[in-house]
Amino acid sequence: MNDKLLDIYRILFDHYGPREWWPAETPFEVLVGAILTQNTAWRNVEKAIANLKQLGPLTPEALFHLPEETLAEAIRPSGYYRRKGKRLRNFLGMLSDRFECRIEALFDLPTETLREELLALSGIGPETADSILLYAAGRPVFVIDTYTIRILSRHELLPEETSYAEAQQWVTDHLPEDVQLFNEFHALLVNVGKDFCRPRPKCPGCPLEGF
DNA sequence: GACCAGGCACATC
DNA sequence: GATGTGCATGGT
Repeated sequence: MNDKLLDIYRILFDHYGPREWWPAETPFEVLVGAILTQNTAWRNVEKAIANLKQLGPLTPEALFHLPEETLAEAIRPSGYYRRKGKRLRNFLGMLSDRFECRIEALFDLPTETLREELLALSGIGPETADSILLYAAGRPVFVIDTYTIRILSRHELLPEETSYAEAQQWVTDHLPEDVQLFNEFHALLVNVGKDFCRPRPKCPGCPLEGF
């Protein structure tokens, strides 16, 4: 256990309270959101998901049968819409071919296997896979993102250039394995990151700017 | 108008 | 293996 890491968790939880992540009605909606939110503000994803729901029930079957162009147009507000459309269809193809479009069947796989299956898909990297594992499948997997590394490095717990896998290993080694803790902690880090931990500190008017 | 957002794949060296 | 680039909309 690392006291400092747990202290950070407690401070953030006391400040923000429970985040109630992931905001979605079903595990499949979590999965769709996880792909759509890649490098994208959540509010834009909300519009995309609302558009999808407008077209019909948000189920793997329904989405799978949508024409590519219709799907892309619906998710347009979430950005990178052509790529993300392909990524969704790519996932849906796998789910259809091998799991009869049943997300529960896919989620029957053990955690490590499931993670590998997700990572094998083009368009699903480590953060998206782990978000799906934690927030859709309820597995005790800690999700790392740019905010996590930025915050932990600025608090001198990790070097700035720490990789995803290294950060995940370190955090996992220093926390009790607990789905609810992992769920809340990642959400809190994103929240405080959005509010305060910008990529570059702004120093308006600094005479040393550009030196 | 610049900067940023709940990343990822691919090209190139 | 590291580093750079394209993808795209929308808010501050």
